[in-house]
Amino acid sequence: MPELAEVEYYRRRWDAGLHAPVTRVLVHPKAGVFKTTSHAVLVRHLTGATLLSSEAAAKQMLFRFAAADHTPLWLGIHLGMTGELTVQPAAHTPRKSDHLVLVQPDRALVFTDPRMFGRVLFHHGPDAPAWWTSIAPAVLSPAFTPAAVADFLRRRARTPIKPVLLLQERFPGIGNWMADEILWRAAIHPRRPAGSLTPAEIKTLHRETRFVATHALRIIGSSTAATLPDPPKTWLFPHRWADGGTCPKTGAPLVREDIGGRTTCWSPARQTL
DNA sequence: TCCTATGTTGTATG
DNA sequence: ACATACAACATAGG
Repeated sequence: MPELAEVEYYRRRWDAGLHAPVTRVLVHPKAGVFKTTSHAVLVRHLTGATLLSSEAAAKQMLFRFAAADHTPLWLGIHLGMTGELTVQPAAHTPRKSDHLVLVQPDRALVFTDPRMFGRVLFHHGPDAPAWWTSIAPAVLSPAFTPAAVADFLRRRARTPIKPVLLLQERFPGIGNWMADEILWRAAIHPRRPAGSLTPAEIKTLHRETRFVATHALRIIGSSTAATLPDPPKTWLFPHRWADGGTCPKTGAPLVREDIGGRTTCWSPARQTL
């Protein structure tokens, strides 16, 4: 489920464990989410460590810990397609899809991911690891300019705009539903070759990317609700999944097709080739 | 049974 | 080297 705003929503759940020590670390015996991380190293370093702070960038999360000997520890989590962070009672027994459980005196911080497309990354030492520092500048940062978008689209000129919006090197945090939402608001057909967008359309695309990111973070990312909130009915989001959905701007039927390997939803009444 | 799923990466080809 | 397209990863739910 997780794109930019959902990642932020899940990150904040683990705020419950800030400033508390980790008394036990449970890792799934054959979890595929520890792709480049050794279970033993993770358990050895995190046991006895204290959670200091966390941040989200794009679709990644960083949890900073201090080891018992004060060594800075960096725990990275990517939720993949089906990952979630939850908070459970301290006595929590790991379920089938619970890959990492950080037990604290009053709770357990759990990373669960049935489909195992997620990732756990780990680093110890004073300097931030490359997997964190090399994330592209956020779409809400000053570095995300119309000119930067124009450059990027020029290099991907023959590719349909939809899959281009999913490329994390320029649109960090944008995923399938946000990409469709942006194109729908910008009134751009998802099959338009990236190189065919006019300067005015690129400006609009840039503006709507920021709009969707800003409001998704406000509605979803800032929420403390027990379940993930949905964007309002005035957005494409609530109408895009089921057959027979209609465009909230025009009332016309929506269309769904595979573009670049992902199901894409658009409103033919607003978005034409 | 078959199809779908809010993601990324490796590989083949141009 | 770069751009492009697509299979593969693994599982649950309709």
